[in-house]
Amino acid sequence: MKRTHYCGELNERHEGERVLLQGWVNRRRDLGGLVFLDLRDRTGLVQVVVDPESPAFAAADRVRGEYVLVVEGAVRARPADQVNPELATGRVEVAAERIEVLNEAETPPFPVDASWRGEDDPAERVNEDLRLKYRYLDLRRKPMLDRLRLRHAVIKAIWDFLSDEGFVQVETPFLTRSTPEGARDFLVPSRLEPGKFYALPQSPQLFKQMLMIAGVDRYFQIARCFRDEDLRADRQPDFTQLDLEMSFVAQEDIWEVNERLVAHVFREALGVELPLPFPRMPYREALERYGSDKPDTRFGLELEPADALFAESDFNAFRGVLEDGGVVRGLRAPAELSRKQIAGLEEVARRYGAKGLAWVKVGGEGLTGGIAKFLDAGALRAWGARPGETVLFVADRWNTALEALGQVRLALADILGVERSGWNFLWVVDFPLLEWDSDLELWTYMHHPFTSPHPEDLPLLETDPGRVRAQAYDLVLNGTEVGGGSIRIHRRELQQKMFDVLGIPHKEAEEKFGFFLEALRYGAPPHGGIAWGLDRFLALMSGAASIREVIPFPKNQSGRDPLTGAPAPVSPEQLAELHLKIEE
RNA sequence: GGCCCCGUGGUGUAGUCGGUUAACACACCCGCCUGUCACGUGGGAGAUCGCGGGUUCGAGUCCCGUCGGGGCCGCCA
Repeated sequence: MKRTHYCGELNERHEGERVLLQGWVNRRRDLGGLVFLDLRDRTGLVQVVVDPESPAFAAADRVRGEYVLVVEGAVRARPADQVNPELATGRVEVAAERIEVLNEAETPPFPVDASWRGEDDPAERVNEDLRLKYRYLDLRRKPMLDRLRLRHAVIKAIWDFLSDEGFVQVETPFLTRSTPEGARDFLVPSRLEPGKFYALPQSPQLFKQMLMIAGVDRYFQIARCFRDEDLRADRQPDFTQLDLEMSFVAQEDIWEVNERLVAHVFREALGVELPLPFPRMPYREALERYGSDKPDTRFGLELEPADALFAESDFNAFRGVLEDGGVVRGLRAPAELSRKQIAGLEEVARRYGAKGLAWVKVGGEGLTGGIAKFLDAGALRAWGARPGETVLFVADRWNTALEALGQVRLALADILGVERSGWNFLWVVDFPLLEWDSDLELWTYMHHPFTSPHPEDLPLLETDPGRVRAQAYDLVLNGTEVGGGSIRIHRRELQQKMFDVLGIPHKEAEEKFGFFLEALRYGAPPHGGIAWGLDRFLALMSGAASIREVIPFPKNQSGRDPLTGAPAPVSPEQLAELHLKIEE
């Protein structure tokens, strides 16, 4: 006889039915003559009762937590005073007539049962490396299973929506060619060609562009990507993107499809309706108002220009910055901050490149503390400061000042306990095409070298490259970048010009991207697309603190997998076959 | 490469100013218990305090080093 029901679906409608359940023992309560077992499968728990007279009693007596059982018996209503309202199946129980132990189990190194009873889960506080080492046990916990299912629901919603919109899913290779731009590649040595290497893709970028040249027109892929860089709470060496690309489109077309896709995903997976369209905010505005190219717009505390306050002041540090072409920006904290809090915020500012954090408290009478003696109370009042506020200032180069103060803004929101709820999506648009690399002393791309400049700004490419806007955009959710894309260059001449501006010699471009430059010769259509960081997306959707919580088998911060022990040494024979020698 | 935080039974923690046998909760094992559902109750086992060195009459505690874990900066087109 096969399983007739899942544990969690039983209710009073099944009363009197004979059922066969299979699952794990979540919890065992032995009352001496009477044994209760909470049987668990992926749907939930149901209480199994074993009477001493039952033929199942001997088995129930030896059963322990996490044993795997077959339970056969009859569903019966619990007496009114024995109903457990905390349990979905709490109005019924299964009177066991037969219990078969399919497997025994050792006691897990950390508890996996609590979350299934809807209780505070002690496993949430267990050392994460231990959870990763026994991930198959960790994944038995309900919140982990819920996140696996959320991931499934989101990916299904993506497939459904994009299929209906005419997108074709295409798989691109894992073993490909190293393109030494951007992140460090993971390399795979070639056995057949000594000294040569495959690289794992950092993204399917060039393949999806070639699919556009092939005429696929609309492509998507749930694509695994690989980058050999240091890890973070929101970064793994292998991670998943939703990658998509469209032909004969402008930026707005891509935004529009993606907005509807996001809305569909939220509706299907979370039951949340998102208002469309998402706001669109130019990069410069995002920096000026929020000090970030991924602003958290769920709260105010916006930054404000404060150059005029210091242009004539005796505060030499700031006036000097202004005279050197820098800027001063201010942030009004609607509270009287303590010295300790200000010191903490200053540390944040310094970590992000500011020389310091100037501050002043606005009282009913006048200004106190910090740089009060350099400022005029009337002028500060006219600037917008209000009594009771602590005003914070940073002076530096434009982007340093804004980014540092933007980080101070986020830290301040934490200090003030600012309410941050909801789903604030927005498009950050009009990114600069290039940024100046002061170390290498040349212009470098901000997105990637295949990003199309804004047509209006093309003439600036040779005269004032820093002012050229790109047709590039990021999708931002609650202060996190969850996607980024661009309209690509589809004409070979312009692509060549980009390499020139970037200082990449023809020969080098030919070596690295020759195959792609050649593809551009054969009628490449205008095209563009986007890639979502699917793991970050899921982490935000599920309220997880790190993307490791939404990845079934992640690496720890050292890039190790405590479960498999990867990376691990290999045999000398394997090395020899690959023509590799390890340097001690 | 850099900054910060954390390593004590299986798990989570306590351990004061360096001082006797390292404490508590949960989990685990055994006994008792027929309506529990975080069952109850009685008993038991279980830690050389990540590792190495130093200071000291004496180190979980102080110092140095090292290893491991986490957060961040750099880096991540």
